[in-house]
Amino acid sequence: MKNINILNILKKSKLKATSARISILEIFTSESKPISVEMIDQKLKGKRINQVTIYRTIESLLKPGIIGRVDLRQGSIFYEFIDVHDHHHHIVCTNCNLIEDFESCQVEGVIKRVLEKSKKFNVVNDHSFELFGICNVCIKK
Amino acid sequence: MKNINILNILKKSKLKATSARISILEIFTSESKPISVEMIDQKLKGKRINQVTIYRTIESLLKPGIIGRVDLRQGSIFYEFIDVHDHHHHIVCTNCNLIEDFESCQVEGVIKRVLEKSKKFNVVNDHSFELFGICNVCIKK
DNA sequence: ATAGATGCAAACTATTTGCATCCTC
DNA sequence: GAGGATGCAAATAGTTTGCATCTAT
Repeated sequence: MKNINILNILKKSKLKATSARISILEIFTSESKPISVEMIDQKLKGKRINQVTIYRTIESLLKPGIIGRVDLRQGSIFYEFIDVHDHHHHIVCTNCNLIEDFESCQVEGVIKRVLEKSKKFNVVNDHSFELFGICNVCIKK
Repeated sequence: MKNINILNILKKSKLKATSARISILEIFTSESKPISVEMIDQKLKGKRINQVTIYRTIESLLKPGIIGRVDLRQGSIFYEFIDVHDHHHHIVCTNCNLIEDFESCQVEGVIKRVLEKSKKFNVVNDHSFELFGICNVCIKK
């Protein structure tokens, strides 16, 4: 079931359904949080997939927008499967790295208004929007 | 004039007014765009300030919120002097790296609403919000 | 058959750390 | 004088590239 989806996704973007790519995309679709290259590497343990392949696969999935890039300010960059029906952003605890999602439909409105005012831009393809704070557990300490 | 300001800023945050720190903070206050370590290094040419010092100075300025961190998805991280009276974000051309500022007072409202809904967070100290698109010059090509 | 995908090794870039010395406060 | 700040060298982390080989279409 999930497998069929994955093959369709790759087909739509004209990406070859190689076993490495399928494995990596499976990880993305089964994961509900943003993940890093290192985390993917660990989840692939036993599948002998080179780290370079992970980087290249991520690039191939980023280009058609199958996954998106997230900067959570944690050293390495994170990536996340993009579900059109679940557009969200993240709030991150800068102490323990807890991540919580939040929805924000307002962003679309902001982008529209920014483009109306801007003299240099008429096209926006992507955006970052993350909040950084202290979670309720850490704040007690 | 500008120098007096800088010394005050450092004093308020209890940072020693060393010549390296003054030089670097001068660059930040005279710069209107986010800059990277490499760019600071170039602007310091002739002053024999070690790159490690730049990293450590940035950290010391980040902590009290004198400068802020910006991820423009350009390899290295950018930093920017924080002017309380000019809160803004950036729209970046993913083709030529042109940066334009935009104001967005709405962000405060979004944060407030997110915190009201969140069960895990009550405190937000910082946020990222950048737009990525294609500028009007690049789009014609 | 062929263009794209992968593995391996190596290069590169960004950033951090340890330690001795120096300089503000 | 004391503790923070700096320089230098070296280590570490993250990511990219070249090239030969492999594989999905």
